[in-house]
Amino acid sequence: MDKKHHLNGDQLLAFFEALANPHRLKIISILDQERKYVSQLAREAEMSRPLLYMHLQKLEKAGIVTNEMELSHDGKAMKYYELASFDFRITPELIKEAAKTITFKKKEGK
Amino acid sequence: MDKKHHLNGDQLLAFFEALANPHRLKIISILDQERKYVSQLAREAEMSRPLLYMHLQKLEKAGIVTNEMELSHDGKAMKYYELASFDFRITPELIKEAAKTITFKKKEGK
DNA sequence: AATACATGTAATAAATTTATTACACATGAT
DNA sequence: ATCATGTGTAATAAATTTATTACATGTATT
Repeated sequence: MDKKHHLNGDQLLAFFEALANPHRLKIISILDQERKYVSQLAREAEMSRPLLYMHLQKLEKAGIVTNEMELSHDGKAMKYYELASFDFRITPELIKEAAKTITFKKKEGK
Repeated sequence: MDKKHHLNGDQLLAFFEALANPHRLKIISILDQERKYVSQLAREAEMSRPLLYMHLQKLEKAGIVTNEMELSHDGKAMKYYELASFDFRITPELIKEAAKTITFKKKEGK
């Protein structure tokens, strides 16, 4: 996810939507240091797991985080989330270009 | 509005919130060409004026557009909106920095 | 005076997002 | 067996955002 791969309109929109929430920005800032498993992240971000899941899914669909399941030393299933690297320049030109390929659809396939 | 003036958390959040809507991205792409007055913009963006006002206010609060009132040659009041220039690099580091100054508040003072 | 534009906003409805509650299951330690 | 920890999700409620409807005002033209 870097600026060579230019996003289409819907992808850019998903990116902005994912960033348009204070809790998700906080999640990003926590994950910037190191990957975390869900329960751990829930504690640090001070929110319930169900709510955290919802936020993580938005971030994931936008390509901002990824996850991998692992087994801990004692056999527990651990779901780790980590930050994807990204670096976008947001300019009017970028938005104008992306706007061409936005599909105005009702929200369900999200 | 350029990257030398680093935004605080709330400002960055307002920026993302303003961009997290397909109609507002379209408005931006229309204004990128030249300034428009409200009724004109409403026709081009294919939306009602009341709705357009709502979108414009979000964009304005985020510093993405500005407006100026003028009198047309025939004496009508015309409210023109134009795009502010902006150029931000969105990276995990930027978000991490901004997250420090986000105030988690209920939405009313918007 | 009626028509055609323009601005502006209040009240309401509809849709979406955000948040909570209550569950389910599994493993390891006490 | 019970507790503490982990995962996962369905159902619901609350809050916010988005959209519509119905108005108000004003100027210039027909």
